[in-house]
Amino acid sequence: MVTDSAKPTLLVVDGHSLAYRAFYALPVENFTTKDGQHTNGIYGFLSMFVNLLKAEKPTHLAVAFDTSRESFRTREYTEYKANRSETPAEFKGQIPLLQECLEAMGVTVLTKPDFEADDILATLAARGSADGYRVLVCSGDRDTIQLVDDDVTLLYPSVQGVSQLKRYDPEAVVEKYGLAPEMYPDIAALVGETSDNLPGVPKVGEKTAVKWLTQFGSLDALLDGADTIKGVVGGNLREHIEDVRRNRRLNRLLRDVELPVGPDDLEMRSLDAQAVRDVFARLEFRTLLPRVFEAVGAVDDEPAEAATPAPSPRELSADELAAWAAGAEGEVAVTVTVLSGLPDRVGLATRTEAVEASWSDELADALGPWISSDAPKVLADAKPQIKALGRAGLAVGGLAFDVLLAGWLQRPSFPDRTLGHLVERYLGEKLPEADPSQLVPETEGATPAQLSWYTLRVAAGLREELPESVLTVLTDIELPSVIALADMELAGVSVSHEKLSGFSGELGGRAEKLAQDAYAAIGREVNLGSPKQLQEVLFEELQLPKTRKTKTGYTTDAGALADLQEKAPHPFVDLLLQHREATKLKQIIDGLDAAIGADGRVHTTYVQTGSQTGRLSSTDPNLQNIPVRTEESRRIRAAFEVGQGYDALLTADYSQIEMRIMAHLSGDPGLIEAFNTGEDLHRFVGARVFGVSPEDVTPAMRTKVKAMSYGLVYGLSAFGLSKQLRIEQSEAKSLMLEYFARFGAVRDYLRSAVEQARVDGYTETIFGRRRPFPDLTSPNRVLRENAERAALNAPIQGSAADIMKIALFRIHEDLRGMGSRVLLQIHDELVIEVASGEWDDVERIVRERMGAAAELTVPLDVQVGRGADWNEAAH
DNA sequence: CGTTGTACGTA
DNA sequence: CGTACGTACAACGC
Repeated sequence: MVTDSAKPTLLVVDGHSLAYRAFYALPVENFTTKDGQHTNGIYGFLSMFVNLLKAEKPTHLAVAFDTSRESFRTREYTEYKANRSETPAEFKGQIPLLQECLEAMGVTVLTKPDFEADDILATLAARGSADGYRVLVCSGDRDTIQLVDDDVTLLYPSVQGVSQLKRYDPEAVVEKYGLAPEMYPDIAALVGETSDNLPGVPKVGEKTAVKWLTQFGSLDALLDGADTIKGVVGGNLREHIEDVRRNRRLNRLLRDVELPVGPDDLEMRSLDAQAVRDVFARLEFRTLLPRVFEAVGAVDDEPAEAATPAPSPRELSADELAAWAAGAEGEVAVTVTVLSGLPDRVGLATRTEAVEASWSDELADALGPWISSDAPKVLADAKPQIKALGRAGLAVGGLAFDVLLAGWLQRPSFPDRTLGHLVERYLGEKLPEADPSQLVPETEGATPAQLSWYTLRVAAGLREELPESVLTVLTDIELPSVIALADMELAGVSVSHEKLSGFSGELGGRAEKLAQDAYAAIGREVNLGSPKQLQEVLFEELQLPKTRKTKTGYTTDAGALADLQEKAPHPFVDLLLQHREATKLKQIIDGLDAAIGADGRVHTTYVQTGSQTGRLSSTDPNLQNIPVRTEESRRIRAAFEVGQGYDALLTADYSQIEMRIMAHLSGDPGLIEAFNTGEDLHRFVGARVFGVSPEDVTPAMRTKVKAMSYGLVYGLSAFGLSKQLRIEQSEAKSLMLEYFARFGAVRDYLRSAVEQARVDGYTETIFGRRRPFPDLTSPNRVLRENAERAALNAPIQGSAADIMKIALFRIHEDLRGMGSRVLLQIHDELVIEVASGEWDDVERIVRERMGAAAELTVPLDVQVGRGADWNEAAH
């Protein structure tokens, strides 16, 4: 007898169903090419497919696809699969590309009009086992269970996704369903299949179906004996006998479809290496390439870059390392590991060598000059390393590249900002990582020298891929900013614990009193911080009118509660609002207080890759959202004080920078004139829109045009404007019409900006920073319109961010050698700690650098304030 | 204990 | 049905 292992193995795959699962399993934002082509289905399928090839080593191979939604089944029963929503265009478009990949890999792709992919699978499986093959069927459709027999094994994706395939041989099917594989369609016919829109017998599930079939021996016997079954289910069965027969007809896979090929024709062909490289390059697949070559046992004769193993790092003494660095040619990658804020080990690498040493005072002395020199250095996440070196007394010069910043500029929406990810993406290799869960890890992590070596190679890949304009943003804006941000984080800002704790106690007392009053108003205690409990009180017990819906009920947010106060006043609502305000403020204060370090200062971390537009974000704590709007909240800002040994805080902010950028980008003559006359912007615009002279613009008119102007930057609609201003939609509409009648170029610009982004697939700031927008062509209206608003905002917000960064690092450079230092950046505002006797110089530098950070068609206006604390300085 | 949803602070 | 963020808390699911 022929053993299984001696048999040739035929693998047949349902390409459609598996790619479809991958499409939903993988986040599209991670799988979109720079042209906006979605690739998640292709990637997921191929990834699973190469694993399958590697594990099963088939000798013969085919992948089948459906040709369309229509088949002989839909003709027999028009409702078949009629409940399925339209196949997303983003998925459909991936199928031809996937087929192209498979053809390039030497895999036979089969389709047959009027039949489903599973019928092709069934036919090949039947012929294969007849011809003496061991057959593997891989499909995401449960109906293929009927194909399983001693020669045919089904590989079925588990719920976790396509990466995990469960094996069904006859024993596994019996174990799972209690019946032999050939009887599975009988179960399915009785139970029904919602995904195919085939209703079964009501109240009959798998358990009952199996019981009946075991009892009667076959479906026909069961249907003949339906009269003998008692109870409601028996009645149901008798009423639905025709449905069951229909289901059984439809779920039978055809094993005699006429095909142009038989199993013997499906021998694996050798892949077309160049074709695979070409199509993968188009799809921007990197890691997949070596995996494909490996899986089919081919050799990539033209490897993009030989996957050299990391060189074993040479351990050097302090002097040797310094000498090595000084003698190194070209760029050197640097990795400083940090322990308790200080350098621990240093690893350096060129393309051919990797060396490292432990940190010591000797090393600091020996390496210091090279570190601060202009010798070009490449890092991965430079800022924390620069900070550690800074604490050790070393300044860093020659920062030439940071792979994490470059990766962010290349793809700002991608969440994974690690070297490991870049190594996979650009080198197709795996960064050796120690398992942090193990005390004694089984695998060694990469040493600092090896990390540097990877960093350097990743940098080369990124440089190749980054468009010129984006490289300029990296070099001319982001990298110089790193140095400034590192110093700002090290400096921190002095915050008064005394002021905060006093205020916190005050607010705590007030909140407690408000809570008690609120409980008294409704006669019971509730958790005022629980939206769920509040909903019970407001809408059930107090029977107040329902507010806007949320996923979990009705909103209790401040806006809705204010509406409620007008429509149906209740003392509880007002107390709740006041309580919210007091607790929110207290919470901010306590958080801030807890963040005060031993030096009496708060050190935030700026996340340079923290936004998709180019802005910074601030964490631990976030110092970019310290309250300012109310009188009370400004007491928090008053706790941010000038530090010991300094004279004053200086605040400098850009006034209306986004509207100025709008004027610049749109070239609107009216808006440009507004900024050049020096008249208050909203007064000027109000005068034009309402056809009055500037002095006759009422506060109400000013509020309206101000909301409109800012709304434009965010893609506001008439609906949103009416809501914000609490005016009729018709009035909002006519306001917009009037506005655009006077400032038409603004509308033209906004329209063309979105249109251009649709064509290019991305937006660009004045300085060339890009943000991709694949969803602008989505057939899904919600997705598309969200993308349109974001695309309209991105160049404006992004250009403002660029301008502020340029001003920031230039000011930081100008202050070198002086005592004064930049402390905070809040998007359009800087806070600077001014040393004794330096006020005039600092003010001059700040005004000059901020004013000249960009050459726009309108001036950049800078407001400067001075004070002993942040609140004072803001005026 | 980690994730999700709501609410709210800033530009 | 207005962009971009981070944080706190409650509730839920494991």
